[in-house]
Amino acid sequence: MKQPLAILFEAWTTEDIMAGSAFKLPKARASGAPYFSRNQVAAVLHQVAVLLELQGANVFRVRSYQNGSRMIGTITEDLHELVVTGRLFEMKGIGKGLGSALSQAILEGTWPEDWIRLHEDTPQGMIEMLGIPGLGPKRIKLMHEELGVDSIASLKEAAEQGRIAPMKGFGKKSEQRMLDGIELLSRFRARRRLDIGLKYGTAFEQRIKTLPGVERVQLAGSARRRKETIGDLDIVVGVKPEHHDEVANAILALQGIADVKGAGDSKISLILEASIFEDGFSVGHIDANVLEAIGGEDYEQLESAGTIDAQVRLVPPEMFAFTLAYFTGSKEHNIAMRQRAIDRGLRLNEFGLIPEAKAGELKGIEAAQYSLSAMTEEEIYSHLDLQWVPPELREDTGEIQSGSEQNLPRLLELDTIQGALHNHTVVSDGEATLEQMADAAQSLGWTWLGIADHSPTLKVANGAPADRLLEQGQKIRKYNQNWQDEGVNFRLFHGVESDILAGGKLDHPDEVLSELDYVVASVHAMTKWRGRDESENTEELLKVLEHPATKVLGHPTGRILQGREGYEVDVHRLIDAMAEHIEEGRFKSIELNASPYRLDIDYRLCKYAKLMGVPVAISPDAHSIRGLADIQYGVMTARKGWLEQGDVINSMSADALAQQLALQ
DNA sequence: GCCGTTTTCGGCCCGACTGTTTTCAGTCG
Repeated sequence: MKQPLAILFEAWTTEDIMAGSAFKLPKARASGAPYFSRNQVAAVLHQVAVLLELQGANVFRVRSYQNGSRMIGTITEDLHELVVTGRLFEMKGIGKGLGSALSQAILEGTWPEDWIRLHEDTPQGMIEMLGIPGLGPKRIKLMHEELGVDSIASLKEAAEQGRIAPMKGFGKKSEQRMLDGIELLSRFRARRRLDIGLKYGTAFEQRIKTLPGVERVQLAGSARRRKETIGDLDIVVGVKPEHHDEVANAILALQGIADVKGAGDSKISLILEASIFEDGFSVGHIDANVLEAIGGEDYEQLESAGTIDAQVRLVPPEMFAFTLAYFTGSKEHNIAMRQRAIDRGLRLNEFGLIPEAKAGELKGIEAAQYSLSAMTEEEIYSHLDLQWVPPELREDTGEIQSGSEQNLPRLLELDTIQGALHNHTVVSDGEATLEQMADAAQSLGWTWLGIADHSPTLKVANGAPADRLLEQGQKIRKYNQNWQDEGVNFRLFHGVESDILAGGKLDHPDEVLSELDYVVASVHAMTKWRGRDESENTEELLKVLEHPATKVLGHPTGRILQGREGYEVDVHRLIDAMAEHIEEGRFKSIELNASPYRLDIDYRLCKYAKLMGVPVAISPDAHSIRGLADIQYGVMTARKGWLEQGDVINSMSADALAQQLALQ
């Protein structure tokens, strides 16, 4: 039997890969083997899976490519080395076909002929059509063949002319649904950011909680798993059968429901709108840089006019834990859990955990009368010989293995946070003064705070010239002295968020940098960086890491969620390089930008940083007092990335951090 | 396309819902 290699972080899903990016095969690195990075290989496998689906390929063949993509994205070892040693073929999910294709790509820089043809032959518009709700690969393929439909625009035209309905297997209703779907796609973004999703989710949860007859209620789904974006909200409600109808009706009458899409016996489908919030809807201050990427001045208006879908499941209290676990997902975690149940002669579904022998021919809810009992998720996991898995980790990236060894991490907790390094004041583009930021940090219970205002090159963010920066430093030293004299357990660190200039240079001369505690080096000239390929960008960042003053690599990929993709960069290589610097006695850390608009680095990369021993710096990147609270989204994402207290700089004491920052 | 110590062929998680059907395929989570 093949030994699965330890799984580190989740591969990209279709929705991640499809978020605005074109399907193309990356061109080989000029520098020689390995010709492609792990991310590139994982992305290509996923693209091929989607393209195969659109070609009507065998669904299990498609799944093999998807699994392959996940595997490549989740290995701990260097992909190049796996290829060279031939150990790639020992990976579960990689056989002769995928193994030799990938070896060729890595060693020779060429993709298989049929993958190239797939990319050439599939119109980009067919991939975009997958985003239309209710439309999948089979019917897209059929419409392409029969009607020549190859884009959303041509689909719209065909539907309006009534050419869809007469086709076999289609009808008037599906034609109309496609038109509605296209309309929906153009009006709303399909997913909402985590902060927005949680806002709606908790508001809705609170409203349901107060209804008479409701015994238990909990937000499930991707919001509970703290994914960076949320498709729709899943809410599980425990209610005795005799109160079912009364509760269902009360939910339908709640404030904030824009529309009811369907209401069956066990499931209610709703669309929520911003009127669900007692105090109205506001997004607060947004960094100018970010605002531009997400729609500019109109953004708040658009966001507050947006809606979010919600599915409510009403179940008897004794099924609540099973339904909660089931609808928390992820799909991949559930599949693995069900397989584990099958191995033990059990059937796991949203109704229960049922011994196969007793269930026999009975299906679904009928069989649930024979279920093992579990009032909590802990009991369900325990029935399957597993430690309870925190929802954030349920992505099938090794949590079941760890849970079976009673070896899950003790995830980072918000109340262990002592401070954060990357924050702004009025010296550049922040709204608050140094004093106000320090006060706010202390009232959060923090014992230190880092101030890193923008550097001069970043004109749009009012980047501070050297004299203004050094003046800030004098103030900081004075305050630190005062706190020390008064016995107050708080101190400020003085840094700068330096732009990264051509050739991987920092934006201040060394004599200025030597006056500071640290540099957060960040990319801002996005046009230039996005215009270059992965290896050029990576080389430049490797250079900036070599400067002894660089202590934190700021928002490492530059992505803005729902706004723009980041520039291409091989973050694994950056983390590897940081690990080497650390080994040689220097201090380097990689930022997890906690702004819910960024969440950069991605949780999938946190686990890799942890493995390589590179500390993660969770940064609210606060531009106001209120912005400091964004640390919570950073902690959520860090937890999702398997991080523990010892893996982040934010739980260090000021003294311990000062010691690290002083390393040259 | 991948997998296997009951298998190298015949499987590959499970159920709900929808719209098209007259017993089922496609899509979704």
